[in-house]
Amino acid sequence: METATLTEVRDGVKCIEMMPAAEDALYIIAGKWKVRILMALGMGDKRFNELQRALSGISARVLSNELKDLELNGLVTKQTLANGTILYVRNDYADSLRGVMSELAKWGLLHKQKIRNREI
Amino acid sequence: METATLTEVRDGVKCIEMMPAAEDALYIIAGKWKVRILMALGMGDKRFNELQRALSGISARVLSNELKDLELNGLVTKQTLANGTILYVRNDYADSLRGVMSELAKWGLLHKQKIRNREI
DNA sequence: GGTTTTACTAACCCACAGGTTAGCAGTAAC
DNA sequence: GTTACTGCTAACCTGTGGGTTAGTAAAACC
Repeated sequence: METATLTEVRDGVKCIEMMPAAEDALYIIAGKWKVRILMALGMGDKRFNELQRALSGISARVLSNELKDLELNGLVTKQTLANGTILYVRNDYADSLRGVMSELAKWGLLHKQKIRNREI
Repeated sequence: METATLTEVRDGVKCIEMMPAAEDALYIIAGKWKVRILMALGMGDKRFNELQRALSGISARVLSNELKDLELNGLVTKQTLANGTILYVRNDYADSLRGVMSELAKWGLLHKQKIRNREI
């Protein structure tokens, strides 16, 4: 795959190609819980109720829905162990989001600092 | 500012610090139009109606709201020229989102390819 | 002087993300 | 045998992101 360089981001042609791709990516990880779930699972595979406790505030219904979405998009794998225990596992594909997450986090920190310094 | 390295993303401690930051960032650029507007402005400063035509499908009301959000968050600057023309300008701070946009676009392309290849 | 364009705002509507509460079949603990 | 936990789903509610239509004051065009 071709990778876009930073300078190309302001370049018109590349820009037009990138727009829908960036939107697609956003569409998949946007929402109140997606990132939190991936991050929680990044710290170890978890059972449904473990996950619910880790993400204080999420309801069973919503967690169930979000997990289904993430599974559909291939970011989370549902494993049923021999003893019947169900595990939600953050898989390799979710790891491919590292770059995105790291950039988001970096920018988020920058932004918070800007606000703290009353630059906005 | 400290920058998080990729390997740190799966590391528990860093992970916890990064979670809210990534969410903050997402919160600001999520939504149907934010990215499109920034990209459109990235290709040159624009007047209100120019922008509306460039983003086919957006209503005046929504565009007005989105621009206010972006202005509030410091990503877009509203300039009134001497002759009264109003220009919306993508500023330096919006450029600091380059890394995020580029990673999003890269991952979006990867994801589309995965779907095209029926890997999901 | 009439029409068109600019830069919006007001009033209203609706789908849906997300929340609340309740319940339920299966398993484990005591 | 009953209590508690697991892994959900059903029914229902609400807020809001976003859409539609209409209108308006001011400037620009013809």
